[in-house]
Amino acid sequence: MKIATFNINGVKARIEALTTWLDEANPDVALLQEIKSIDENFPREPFEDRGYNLETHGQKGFNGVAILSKFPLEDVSRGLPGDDSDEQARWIEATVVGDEKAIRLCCLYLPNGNPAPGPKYDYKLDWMKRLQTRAEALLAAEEPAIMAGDYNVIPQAEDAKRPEAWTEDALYRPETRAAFRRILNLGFTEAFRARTQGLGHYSFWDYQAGAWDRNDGIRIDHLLLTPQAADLMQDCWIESAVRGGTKPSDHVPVWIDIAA
DNA sequence: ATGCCCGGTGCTACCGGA
Repeated sequence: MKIATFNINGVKARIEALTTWLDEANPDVALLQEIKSIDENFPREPFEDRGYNLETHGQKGFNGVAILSKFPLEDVSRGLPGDDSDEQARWIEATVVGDEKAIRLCCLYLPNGNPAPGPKYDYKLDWMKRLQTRAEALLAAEEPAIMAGDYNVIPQAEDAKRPEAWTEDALYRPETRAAFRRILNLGFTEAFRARTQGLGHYSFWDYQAGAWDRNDGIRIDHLLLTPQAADLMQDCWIESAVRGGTKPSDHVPVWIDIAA
């Protein structure tokens, strides 16, 4: 089963690029972030026509997450637990039933947090605490589970072309990276770095200042696997060529192939 | 060079993104 996470930066603006990608790459499951649409206005037809089941969790104007799946989706849950007052649509999870295994899939859009310090950064760190609580519950279940999406976290210096430019940024501040490591260290496998080391591997390039042309990127889209999911992993890769397409998102898909 | 571009809102300029 091939699963991709992809921050699409607006579903309505990305219909053409997204459907072209689906037709060429043919993911079994796509975890989408930043749909920027309420559920009622989500353009379902292009996806349902291609055989995808579709579950959305959107809001007006910003944020929003969705799951596309050619396999059945069960037990869908919307919103990250831990704060009933949180109105931001950044979390949806469901169980995908494969031919051999069922996997719990969590699609997340972690807050940006800039400017830092400040209330937006406090919200980011609070959200990461709630994420850790959900992560602990997933581990306790001892089942295959994947938490994937736009983490808005640059884990290490090698995950940025110019790490020195990010030292004060909410994506790279020490507290951000420590919170990410605390979750990882519970026992998750970060899928991409389990297979590929070294410099120059990014998942986001700013629209400004020719960042793509200079490969001035950062790696902020991640898949975290429970041990039971890590045992099923066959491969993980970043589809960076999508960034050079027509009217692209500023992020690209990150893929996992899993025996399920 | 946190300005450079982009999407959404809703109407033309601003917010949020990263």
